[in-house]
Amino acid sequence: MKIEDAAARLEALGNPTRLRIYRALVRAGRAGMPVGRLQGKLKIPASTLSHHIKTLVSVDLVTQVRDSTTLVCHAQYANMQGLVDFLVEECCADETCAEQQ
Amino acid sequence: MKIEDAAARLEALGNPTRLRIYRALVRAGRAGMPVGRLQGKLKIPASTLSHHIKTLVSVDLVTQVRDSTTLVCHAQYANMQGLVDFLVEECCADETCAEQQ
DNA sequence: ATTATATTTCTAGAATATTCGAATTACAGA
DNA sequence: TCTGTAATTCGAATATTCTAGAAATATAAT
Repeated sequence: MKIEDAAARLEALGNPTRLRIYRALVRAGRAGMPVGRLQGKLKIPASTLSHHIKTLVSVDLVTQVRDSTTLVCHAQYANMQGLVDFLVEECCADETCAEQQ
Repeated sequence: MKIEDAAARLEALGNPTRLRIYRALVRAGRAGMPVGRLQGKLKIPASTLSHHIKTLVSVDLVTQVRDSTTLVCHAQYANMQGLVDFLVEECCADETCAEQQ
């Protein structure tokens, strides 16, 4: 992963509301969660929520699939895993990494 | 870790320049790296660099120790580890986590 | 066609972030 | 104490983000 892409994903997650959205979607599992249910859960205006979801979608951390009138959001686990891998490998949390590089 | 703290750290890392700064400090290892050497490496004005370092310090991802006239910056591995742990546990990258919660 | 529900896009104000030159502070050596 | 090096803080311009109401779009049921 390029450092700019990692930064973009970190920035997307670096907002308390968006981090809550993402966490809720992870907890929703494979089934995902409709925008409307996210709104009920997080108690934020629809337009604000839509704006934040768009940010998460733009960095591929979330995808949306329409089911008639509702849009179901899904966490993109693989891309989150890629981000975590980047942090561990490039900015690694383990103190010993300095010697490895 | 509280979700707000995690978001604050993610936000701090969610800027390409700051992510580069943090990565350089990780690679510098236990010895850390003076602000001046970071400036030479990243080629950004001193005031801009200082501003970004301050942001990283404010969320405890970096600490600074003065060595006479130079300020040596150190990556705070443990806190990065805490952030990664949060992502894995709360927003976990593993698809199977949904069933666990 | 009309109505209802779900969600997005438009719009705009307020708040915050980014950038960097200039001035300032911190420290040590002569 | 004067000088030089290191780094921060100040100040101000520019850009971006956040928020949310209002209007618009999408879909399906009647």
